[in-house]
Amino acid sequence: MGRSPCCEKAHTNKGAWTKEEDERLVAYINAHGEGGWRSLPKAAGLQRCGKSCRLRWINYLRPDLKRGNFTDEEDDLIINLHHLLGNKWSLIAGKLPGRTDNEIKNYWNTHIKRKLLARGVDPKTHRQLAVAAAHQASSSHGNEQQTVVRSSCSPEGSGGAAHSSDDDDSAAVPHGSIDLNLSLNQPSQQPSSPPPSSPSPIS
DNA sequence: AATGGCACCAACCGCCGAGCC
DNA sequence: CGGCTCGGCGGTTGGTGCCAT
Repeated sequence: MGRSPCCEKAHTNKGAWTKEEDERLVAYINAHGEGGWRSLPKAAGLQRCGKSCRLRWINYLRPDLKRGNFTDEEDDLIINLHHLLGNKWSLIAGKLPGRTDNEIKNYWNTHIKRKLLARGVDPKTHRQLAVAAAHQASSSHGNEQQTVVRSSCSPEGSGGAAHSSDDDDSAAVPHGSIDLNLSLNQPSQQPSSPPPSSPSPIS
């Protein structure tokens, strides 16, 4: 509320980025590296909010972005990770090299949700919808078996939706011990392709 | 051929936590 | 130790394009 806006609202562009704005942003970051988002727009000569610049860079302009269709492998990985982590899109994105949290979030909301529903799986709880409904109807006890449906691969074994509003937390995964060895081709974060949260591609 | 509805992607908003002064 | 600033995250909205009727 009393929070100051991230930048002066006046004289800042909003909406879609123009090619010229993109070029300015990329040029500036190539020259100075990431960071200092608040002062970046002014320094780069952009009429944009710093947050907007950061978002544009991270979600669209970064050179290591993959973009394009998600593979079935990525699909499954996202489903599994979501099962473990809930809506922690940034964490999920960290396991998918070249993907951004925003992209994954969108993909989840458009494709995967639908896919799971088609399978009769509740995308929130990863349980069979029938069971979920029963759970809702008779929410007296929370000890029905964890009918957790996982897609083809199921590396984790320990069940329990990480985020579970209507879930009994007793069986929830202890976040601290989640084994996040799930990943596509990065056994453990190879330096060759830094995770999205890496400090800066240039320095 | 035109209109309406649906799906998808990009971007914005507000909140929270970490770090610094 | 407390307050302030900045960066980051998740949720939500708006705009555009495609498909069906």
